[in-house]
Amino acid sequence: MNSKRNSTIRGSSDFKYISKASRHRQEGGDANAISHVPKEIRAIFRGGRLKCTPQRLAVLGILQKSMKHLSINEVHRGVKKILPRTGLATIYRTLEALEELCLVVRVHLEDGCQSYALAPSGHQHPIVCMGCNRVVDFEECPLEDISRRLSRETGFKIQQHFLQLFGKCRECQVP
Amino acid sequence: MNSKRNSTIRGSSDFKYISKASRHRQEGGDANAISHVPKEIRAIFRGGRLKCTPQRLAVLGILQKSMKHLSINEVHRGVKKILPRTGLATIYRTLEALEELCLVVRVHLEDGCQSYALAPSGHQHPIVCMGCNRVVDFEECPLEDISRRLSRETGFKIQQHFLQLFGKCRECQVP
DNA sequence: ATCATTGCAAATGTTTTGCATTCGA
DNA sequence: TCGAATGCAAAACATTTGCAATGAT
Repeated sequence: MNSKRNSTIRGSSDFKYISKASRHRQEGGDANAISHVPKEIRAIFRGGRLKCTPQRLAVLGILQKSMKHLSINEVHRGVKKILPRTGLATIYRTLEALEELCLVVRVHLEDGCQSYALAPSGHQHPIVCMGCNRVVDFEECPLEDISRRLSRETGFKIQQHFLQLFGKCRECQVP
Repeated sequence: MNSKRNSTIRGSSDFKYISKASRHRQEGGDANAISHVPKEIRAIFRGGRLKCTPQRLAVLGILQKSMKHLSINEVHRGVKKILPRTGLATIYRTLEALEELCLVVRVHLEDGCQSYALAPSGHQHPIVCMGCNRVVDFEECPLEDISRRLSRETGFKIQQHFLQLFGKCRECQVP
């Protein structure tokens, strides 16, 4: 399982939550932007014994729609358009929860790692566009052989890796 | 230049600065721990038009001696043993300067990326021990072929990558 | 002697926490 | 209903900045 050539724009599946969004008398926002939560998502929350709240769905939705990584504050800004009374603390807690469920991942950039993106499904690695922050994933993992060999050579038991590519997407190449 | 099988403990070269360490009437510390600064180091500072100060050398020295990545505070603690009056702000500024000179690199971990380690020489990637934080580098870069291919497939012009392996070193495997 | 760098302290920014309230299950 | 999650405000922590003093060149 080393060469399944394939790359996908992250978040291409079809869950978009558009609904009532009430919690803590939230009103005034684009409150019709969370609905029909797909059963798989509910199941994932159930599995982690976490509640499926509008805030969490909103965060997920924001990240999904954007198809790029977003900073904590960008997520917050986005969520507030839907649920205006959402506090920053909730964003922190939510992101942490979603990370636990493996629904989102933290993105590591040159200048820090407080950005988040929708998690890729399966073992994938991201290519991040340095122009527009778009994230595309690829599945082929070139590290398995080398990990095995390095384990032998260095005595390390290699357990995981972190790989990310950076570049410019087609659109951003001619600005 | 793709398979030059070789892995080195980071910082194995032979510069250790042991000296007077004066600046801002620093006294009381282990002031004999910075000396004979190798000319290559001075040249690198010169090249970047940055001054070669005891604080900067101390930071470099700390990272070199430790052979593992250190948090900002660990670096600070270490530097203060030699130059007791060193402020935290200086550590921030110093690390930034050294990063600019490519003498140190920021290390990305699960829970953040505010750790620093001596920069590897040449194109290398680190293997980080999750037990003791030791860092070992390897030179073989498995990404060149795949980068080229992904460029073709995705339309991205891939310019750089970030790769880090995690595991347990021999000592930490049986704790 | 000059000017980058430092130490210090204050300002700013980021993340976490405590708790009363609310809502999902 | 009941406990997990939220909003809000305050606390804790991390980083940056301004400036006078210092020292590397």
